[in-house]
Amino acid sequence: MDRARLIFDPSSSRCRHEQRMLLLGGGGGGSPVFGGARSALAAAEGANKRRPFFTSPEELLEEEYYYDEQQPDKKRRLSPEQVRLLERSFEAENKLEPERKSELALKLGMQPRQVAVWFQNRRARWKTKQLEHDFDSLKSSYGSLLSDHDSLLKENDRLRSQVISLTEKLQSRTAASAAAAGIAGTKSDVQAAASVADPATLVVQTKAEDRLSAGSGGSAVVDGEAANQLVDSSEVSYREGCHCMGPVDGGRVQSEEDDGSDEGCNYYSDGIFAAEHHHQDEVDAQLDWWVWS
DNA sequence: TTGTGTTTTACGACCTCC
DNA sequence: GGAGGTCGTAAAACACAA
Repeated sequence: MDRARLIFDPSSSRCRHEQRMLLLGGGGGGSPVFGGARSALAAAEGANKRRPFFTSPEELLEEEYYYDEQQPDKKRRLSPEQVRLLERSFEAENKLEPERKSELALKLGMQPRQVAVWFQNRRARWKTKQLEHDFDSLKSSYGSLLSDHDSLLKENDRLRSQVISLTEKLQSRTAASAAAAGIAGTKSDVQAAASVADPATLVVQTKAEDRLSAGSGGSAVVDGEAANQLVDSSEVSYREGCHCMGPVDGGRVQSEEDDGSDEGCNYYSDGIFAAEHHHQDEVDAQLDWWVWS
């Protein structure tokens, strides 16, 4: 809304248009035209209506001289050559220092004000284009993120079902070894075999063995209580290792903050899977040793 | 030719910086 | 406070389909 124009809005639309040409210096939008309409209406409207923008008499004279050379009553576009030069200048620097403005105006036969306005409008157009471009690139990166997310979900499902099948395998081997121990084994054999039921325990035991074989700190003999503590604390760390992991429930790992949605980290973390893969062979070897030795 | 949508030129109001 | 910026807008110029 052009507020200033409302102030001077006359009764008829024609008068409004012509008065606008008079007040703002041209045929529509204050374009650089000072022509017949101006002089004719200046007499009709009186001298009390002054152009608000150009105040100095020198400027007015200069402008009138310039505009006398233009067609009087039309808002005219810049010539292709003018636009070309302006574009080139804009590419070099999209802000306009006063020196450059005067220089360009002189070179192009335009008013400095016109050059400034052209740059303002050009910046606005550039900004609009930039916004469109940014929107497009954000949209495409959102698309690729979405497909990444989908493939990660699929991979997650695959790994989860792998965990479930391995757990089942482990449990069946445990049952077999328990049965064998009930017939010929000792109580400690049964306990050892039973402890295999929990994969976390296996991981911990593997770690304990690593420590023992490496001789890194502690006694070479681990008594029962110490072993239990090791198992307990390690189980805690196993389950809390991933900050977003909760207790295992039927293959699904539930976070304390799990709201049932797929948002956030509700599944095994990469770290857990990495640890499991790392120890998988050792676990299998131990399993074989406990069950079949 | 005419109606309609888009682009270009220009402005006033307001904001920020020096 | 002035200069120069952005923002929102008007209106002419232009493009194009019906």
